[in-house]
Amino acid sequence: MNRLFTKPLYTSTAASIPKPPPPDPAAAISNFILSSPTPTLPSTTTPWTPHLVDSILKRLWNHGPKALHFFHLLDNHHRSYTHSPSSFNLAIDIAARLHLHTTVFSLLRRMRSLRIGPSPKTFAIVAERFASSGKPDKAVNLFLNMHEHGCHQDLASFNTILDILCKSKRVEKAYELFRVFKNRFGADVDVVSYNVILNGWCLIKRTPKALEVLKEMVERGVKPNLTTYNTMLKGFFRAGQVRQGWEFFLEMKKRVGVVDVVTYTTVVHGFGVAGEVKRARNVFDEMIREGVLPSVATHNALIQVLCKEGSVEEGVLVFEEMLRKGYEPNVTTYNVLVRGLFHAGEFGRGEELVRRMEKEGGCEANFQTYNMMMRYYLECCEVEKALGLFEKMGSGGCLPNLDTYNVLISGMFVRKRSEDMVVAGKLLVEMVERGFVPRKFIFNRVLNGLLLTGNQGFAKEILRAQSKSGSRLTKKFRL
DNA sequence: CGTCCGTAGA
Repeated sequence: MNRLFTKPLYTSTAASIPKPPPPDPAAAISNFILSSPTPTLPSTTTPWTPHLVDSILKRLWNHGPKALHFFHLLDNHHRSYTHSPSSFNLAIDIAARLHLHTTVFSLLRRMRSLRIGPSPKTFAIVAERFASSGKPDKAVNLFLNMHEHGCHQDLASFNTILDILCKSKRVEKAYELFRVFKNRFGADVDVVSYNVILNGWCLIKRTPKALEVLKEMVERGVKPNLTTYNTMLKGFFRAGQVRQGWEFFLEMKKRVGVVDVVTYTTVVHGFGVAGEVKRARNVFDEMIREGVLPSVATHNALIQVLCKEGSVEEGVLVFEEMLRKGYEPNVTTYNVLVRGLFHAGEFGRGEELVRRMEKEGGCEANFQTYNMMMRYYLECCEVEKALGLFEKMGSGGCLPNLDTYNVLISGMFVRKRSEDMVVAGKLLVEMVERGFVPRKFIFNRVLNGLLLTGNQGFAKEILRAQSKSGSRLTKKFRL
């Protein structure tokens, strides 16, 4: 017997009163919409509320065209209901993901005519879409023209656009914009603007450039804050500069005189990634001695370190310890520990922990949980188990994402069976229908598999899907 | 959705 399952998850075990699950109108309505062949609004007694509409849009996330139809029907035919700004933002996000630029701009105009936006958040969503689909210039232009859509440009929205560019690794572009606009706002750029740029350089592992930013801000009289230093610290570890990271940490304690839970968590995680379990543990102990209370994230970092470099049993001990101290583990805590258990080949214990997480831990499995478990099942040729999880995802609140499809399709090759090739093909067609853009080598693999197993007919269908997805066809597969 | 810590990263 292992200790994990001989103890209650929580010290206080309230008597569980069996309750019927509450009816979920969002689930019912989304299922209705998905099953109707033509766009229709259900006749429902449930009143439309922004919250309900938002939940439905989220459930229909992977069925973008249907989601947008629903949004438009409600917008056009219900005189008594007006969409909320948050529903508009969701619809705009969906349209942008499907590259429906005309729809995006008509939704922006509609928001304006209803005098409910667009807000800076709306612009952030559209800009983020542009940036992550390889169009950073369009993101910048959107920012430069946002006043034409009735949205005021200020320092906050400037910082947002910088951050969006940095997070999509367009740091050079962000830095360029930063240099041009640094003096253009009533208040000058501030510590946040500098922090965003500094973080950008760290994200692409260019710590010397990050240090230059730090120097520049001091020269310009912008005082770095703890976030600045924590960002720099993380940058060293991310770039694999463990020694510099450690020295920077010592400097922070000595010269800045203040470190916080984020600082310590960064170092614990940094040492973990570098494989330095002992030093990670030492830092964890040190923070407690210094009177800095570890957070759930700190524990998650330590558990991950132990599972990866030490043994999963040590991770379990820390998990139990945190329960004893009264921490509420979150889904990340469970995910790192479940990964540890699966990694150690303890599939049964991992599955049991997921069940407990959902039943007693108050956490829902998310796409990271599902994707990770499917990866391990497929690694062991447990194709049915992985497909079972995929089914469960589709029917629940956690939607398959691009990663899910990549994991599953790659996994269809482990058994080298002809029927698995067909499943891979179906998944590929499905992901294209849902607006994901599979990478070309995925198409090639599936096409190869189908041709080798004599499925020429299905291979043709895949090629049609490939041309629809906007991906260029591979010459050797022209049939 | 104005910046920093936890789910792998290439």
